[in-house]
Amino acid sequence: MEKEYNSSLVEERIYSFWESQGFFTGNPSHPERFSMVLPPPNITGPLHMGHALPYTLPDIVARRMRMMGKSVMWLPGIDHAGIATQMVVERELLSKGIKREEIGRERFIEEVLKWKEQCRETILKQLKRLGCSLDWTRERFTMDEGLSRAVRKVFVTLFKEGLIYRGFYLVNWCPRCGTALSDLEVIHKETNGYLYYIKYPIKNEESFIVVATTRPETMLGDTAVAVHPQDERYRNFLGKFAILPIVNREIPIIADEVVEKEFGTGAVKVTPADDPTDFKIAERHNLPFINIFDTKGRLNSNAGNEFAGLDRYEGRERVIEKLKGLGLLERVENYSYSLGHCQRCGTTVEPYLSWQWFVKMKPLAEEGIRVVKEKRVELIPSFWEKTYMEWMENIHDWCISRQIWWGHKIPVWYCLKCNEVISEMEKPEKCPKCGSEELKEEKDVLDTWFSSALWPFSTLGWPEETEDLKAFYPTDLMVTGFDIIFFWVARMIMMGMKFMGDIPFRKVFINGLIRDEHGQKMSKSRGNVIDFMEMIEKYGADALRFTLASLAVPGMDVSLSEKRIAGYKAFANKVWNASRFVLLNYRGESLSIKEDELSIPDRWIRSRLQKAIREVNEALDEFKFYEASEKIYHFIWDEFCDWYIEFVKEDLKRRNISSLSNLLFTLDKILRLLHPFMPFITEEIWQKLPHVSGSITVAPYPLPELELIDDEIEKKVEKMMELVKAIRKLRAENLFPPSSFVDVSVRILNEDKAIFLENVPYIKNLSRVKELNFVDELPSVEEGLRLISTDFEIAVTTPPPKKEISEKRRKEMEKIEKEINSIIQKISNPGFMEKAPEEVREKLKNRLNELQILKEKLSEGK
RNA sequence: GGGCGGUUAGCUCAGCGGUAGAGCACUGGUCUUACACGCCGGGGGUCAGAGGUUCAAAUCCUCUACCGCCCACCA
Repeated sequence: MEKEYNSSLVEERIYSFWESQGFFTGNPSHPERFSMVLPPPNITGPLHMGHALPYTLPDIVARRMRMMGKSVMWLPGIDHAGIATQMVVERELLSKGIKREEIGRERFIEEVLKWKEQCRETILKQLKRLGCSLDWTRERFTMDEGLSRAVRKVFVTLFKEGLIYRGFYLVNWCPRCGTALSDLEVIHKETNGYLYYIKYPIKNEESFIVVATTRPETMLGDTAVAVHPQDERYRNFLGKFAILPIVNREIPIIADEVVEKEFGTGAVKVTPADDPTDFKIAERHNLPFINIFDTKGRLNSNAGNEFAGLDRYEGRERVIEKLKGLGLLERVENYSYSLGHCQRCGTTVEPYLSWQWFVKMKPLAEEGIRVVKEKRVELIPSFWEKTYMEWMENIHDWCISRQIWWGHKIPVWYCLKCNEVISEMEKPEKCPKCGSEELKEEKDVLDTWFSSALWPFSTLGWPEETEDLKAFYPTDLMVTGFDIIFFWVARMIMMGMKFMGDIPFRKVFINGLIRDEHGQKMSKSRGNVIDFMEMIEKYGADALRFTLASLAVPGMDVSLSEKRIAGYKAFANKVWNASRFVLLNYRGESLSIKEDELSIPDRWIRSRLQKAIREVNEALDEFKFYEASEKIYHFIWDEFCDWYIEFVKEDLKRRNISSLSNLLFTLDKILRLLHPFMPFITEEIWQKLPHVSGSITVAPYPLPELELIDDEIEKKVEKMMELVKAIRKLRAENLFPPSSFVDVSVRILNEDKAIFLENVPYIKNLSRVKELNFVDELPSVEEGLRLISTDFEIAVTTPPPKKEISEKRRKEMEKIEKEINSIIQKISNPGFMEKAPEEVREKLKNRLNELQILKEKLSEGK
């Protein structure tokens, strides 16, 4: 074994080995199954650090489950990511001087498919480098033929049930992407702008009604002015008409409840075709809808010849100028308001009146609410339930049509003769109503999340009743980010209930955002992005995985620093070297343990190991990855390496086979315990252990053997550790070099003298003591060479190399007195002795006793 | 306007009713034959603030202040 662990020489080779052995292939007929589906990454580019967390955590779970004897099926795949991918490819083509419109829909799709293949390869490679134990025999893509059939099946079914409908409504429209968006795809940002006060002359009168607006250009589409019905100021305006400036259209002054009296002037211009509130007012009052924009966000001919073709912002300038000229712009105020932006390209969205397809969500949401309320689907951490419920209970219909090219075509045809709308899985021959063969195909595609919502069952073969579907649905766990709870998690639950009649997953672990070392969001503009492949190359996938696990507190964001990753690379190296030590000391003996040959440290580490195993399993059962990783880390580094290996060196001098066996068996357990977190290095080392064969990926995961826990031994060893630490402390304080040996006298103060006497070789070895004398009376030495504990008193009798008078004693005394006082205060509280449990009282009393002895001894020493 | 998180050592975070913890950073010693990605020591916190509950509160309750996020049709 090399002196240093080099992950780059190991990881890729090991993954290929696993893959070739088929360890990750799920078996649907296995009696115990565990299944998950990977949240499919978008094919918009390579994976980034944001993926590393939700892909590492389920792998830890998957690997543990596999080691627990289950047949694990973790299904990988990628998402076509409609708008996002179309945008990326468009940009890519544009850099080569090619415009999407020039090459047409078909050729553009070809280009996207090429891109997809390239992207897929990168992503697959990255997932493998991360070590994800995915079932590659079941890889899927949201636009596969099978999944596309599922999409059509769902659409047609919902359409026939009336849960999908087509309507002419005001939707969020991105003028850059040229498509409708769902409410969720609109990001609201606080924006600094202006509030314009515009005077609308009253017909046949000399007076005005003043309206306030942030969008003066939309006045070109106004069809009313509204005031609150109870607003005294405007009572006698009701029923009159205003003359819309510039356009000179007569528009009614109406009363509607939604108008806020306090805002602006209390009178609001109504633009039904450009504002959701106005849209509803118009519906209530039968106002006309005048659409003044085109699909690019430019004013159209409805806005008047003077404005047609102008961009909305140019239009605004022009309208303001005109109003100024007419003397109708009363005033302008600074005003900050919330503006919607396209999630993908950041363009300000424009409400746009158009024909779109919608899913009626209320009926679907009912089941989605029920299964979470009943805890059939458990959100972890549970505080997300409230957010989920609130959204589900106030759910709006979902606009699912997109006017883009890349996506699942909506399976609808229109009869050109009788206008019948036909939705079928495949193109119909003729109109079922009038028999005409003149059918026009729907050009729109579906929202990418429509297919994502089906992912847990469409990937398993639905609508066919496949063996996989029966075996692996519902899945056991979903790990994903909070940012897609509404987009994805909620919709998967609703669709799962609707089409499978069952939940898509039993548990959803909601991970936080990956941030930089100062808790800042990672972004290219901040320049604080940590590249995850670079980290893998530099520190190894194991180190990265362990880092992520150690930071994964349910529901909390994760602040990642390169130093932390480097720290766990050191940990991997530590594991490597500890293993190297063990293997260096193994000389082919046949291993076995004779109980009576085991040393005290052997029995101690065995007991400690069981506790570590128990704690790690318990933490993992509760998805406390951080706790599990911390327990393993400290067990391996502090207890196994820093203490046990040092102890066992003594036993190895005597070639105690039971101790050697115990050492090897402990290492084996440690590697298996660690494997889900650090799969590569543990496999690499495990293969080198004697008496093992196969792969650690399918070796049993350690479970605690509680009968091996021995609290007595643990206490004993703790005492000898204390003595070792005391001697080390005196050595350090007196600047004895670590390589030197000292002589020490010890006076034991309690009855457990035997513990110390029995373990002299270990104590001497760990504290680098040459002569350890047990005495009844300590020889006189300089003050700094003595130390008193509750169990013993020691003196270093070797003269120190340098004189360094320790001022620490006084501080120590102060500390002790402070603690004594706090305990006395507690005990003298009458309520305490009465109400505190026996256990706590005993503990405090004992502690007080100890402290008082210490205090006495310490002051004696002065 | 509602709601949800957070505020603990210089930094990033655990702990969530019984004597303040980790990693990193800092600091003293050291290449003691697994490991200098190491070993052995050390320093460092009135747990955001104010009330309350309790024998006991970083931990439970109430309020306040800041930070972050989500939802919402005051144009």
